[in-house]
Amino acid sequence: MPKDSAQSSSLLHGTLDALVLKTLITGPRHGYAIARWIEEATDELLQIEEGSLYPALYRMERKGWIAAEWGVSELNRRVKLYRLTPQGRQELHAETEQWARFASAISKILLPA
Amino acid sequence: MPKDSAQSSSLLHGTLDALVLKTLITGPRHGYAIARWIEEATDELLQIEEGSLYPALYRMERKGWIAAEWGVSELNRRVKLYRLTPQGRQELHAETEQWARFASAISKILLPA
DNA sequence: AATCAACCCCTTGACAGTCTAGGTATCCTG
DNA sequence: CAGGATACCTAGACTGTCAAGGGGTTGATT
Repeated sequence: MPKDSAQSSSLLHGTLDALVLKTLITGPRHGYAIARWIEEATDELLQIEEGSLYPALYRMERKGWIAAEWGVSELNRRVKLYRLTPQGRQELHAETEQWARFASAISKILLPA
Repeated sequence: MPKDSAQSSSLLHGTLDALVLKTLITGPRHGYAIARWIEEATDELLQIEEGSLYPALYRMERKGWIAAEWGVSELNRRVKLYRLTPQGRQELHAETEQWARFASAISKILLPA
């Protein structure tokens, strides 16, 4: 018996990259903190699974959107800090625009005034 | 040289089911017409690939959300007409609510006021 | 008569992104 | 010392989308 009272499964739908990039715009953060921040900012509506997050970070690093370096957290733990690159900033801008257009189109159909 | 001035690739993000269900709420329609309608309703922003549509229709038929029967189009062609089942209506309602919450959450992060 | 565009259905194979479910290790608190 | 939170990572499965093909019909143009 599944214990998920929520409707489960894939609530990200390809928006994770944009969310992460946006999270980094205020300054470098490490993976775990990025996940916690997004969850908190959406009142726990979005769950960031680590199995989605870390591959996404690696992906974006390879694409040059973010850059990583090892550092230390406020809690004195060894952490991998990610920061936005200029390309990442540009990508964020592009994906944000795309999201706006996409969400508007879907909403126009699904949620008629 | 690619002729796509658009940014291509996967603009559906798992919303196709809901879009199709919504399209059927005004009455039965056949696959081709469903695709054309969605594209037109979004000013061609969303492209419904047939390789996405027909598997989706089959998927939803198996789940009991829609039911199909052969008929004839206005242009006198043999068409497979899909209609919404009660479960489909229920599913549409659920997915619409989910979309509203999801879109709101993403937008809150990506498009701050 | 041949051709072409639009109409209409379908399948295969590849791919990308997410999830589940594990693993490792450190630090702090009870 | 046990347990929970912090922090990173990976393998495998799954799902939805796409590209790229296939088929056939109808109506208009050449």
